[in-house]
Amino acid sequence: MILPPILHPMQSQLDSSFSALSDPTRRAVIERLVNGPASVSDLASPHDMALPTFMRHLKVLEDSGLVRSVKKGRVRTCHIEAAPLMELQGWLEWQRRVWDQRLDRLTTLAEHINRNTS
Amino acid sequence: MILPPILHPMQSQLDSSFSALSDPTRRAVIERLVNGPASVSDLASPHDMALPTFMRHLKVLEDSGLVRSVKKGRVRTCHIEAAPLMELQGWLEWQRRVWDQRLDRLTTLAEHINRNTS
DNA sequence: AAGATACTTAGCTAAATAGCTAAGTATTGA
DNA sequence: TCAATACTTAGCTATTTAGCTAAGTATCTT
Repeated sequence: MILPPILHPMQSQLDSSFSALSDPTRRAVIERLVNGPASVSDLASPHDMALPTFMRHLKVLEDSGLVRSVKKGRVRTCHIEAAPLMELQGWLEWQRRVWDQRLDRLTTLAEHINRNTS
Repeated sequence: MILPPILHPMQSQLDSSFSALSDPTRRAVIERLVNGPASVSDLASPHDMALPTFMRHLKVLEDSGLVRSVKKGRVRTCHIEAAPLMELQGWLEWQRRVWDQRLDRLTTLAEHINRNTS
């Protein structure tokens, strides 16, 4: 039997991770940060929107735990936090496993029927 | 070099898939459906909300392409569509790869420095 | 010391989302 | 045929979200 990964306690962690990644601007930030840390201005520059608007996206990412940041002087440097991304992968992997297991059962069932009718 | 999976054309597919899964009710529906098809009432019964409210969640899942359904008589039967889930897995896997690759580079760099300073 | 840089805060608007109730339609079972 | 079942539609409300501008604070740089 396949059990869920960790999961039940921190339900809301998945909520906010999925939610944070549902926006293309925020996914672009993640895609950038997997290559290494970057400042707010660096992250913002490719995006055609007012800075406060962009900062809001960044805040969503930080609130979700996907991104952390430290401020030194006047520059805030952001980096990725791997754990929440791995939790997402875990959930999806769990679904795929259950799904695959079911397909296996169906295949086995079909073979049984084939044997008993042909 | 690691390239993104398909991606650029169907950006909005990722948007709506992530968005659909950001709600615990909707994730519970997916968790149920990986075990096999189910009717609307079956899916709704564990959830303490008005039926129209639940149907709305189901519509979000269908609009995102994660779930499909067919109506026969008065019963609508829902089932999972694997492709969008795999696209999500693909995106996450891509990020993980780039991230891992970067860690490798950092490790290699650290070894170089070690060799040249000790 | 003054100006430029890099955020940060405050506050507004429009649109989307999640929830509800009430009432309607189409099938099925008695 | 009539009642129950299984959705379905319509319409309302409250909250959240994404976007903006304007103005503020804290650090550099010269």
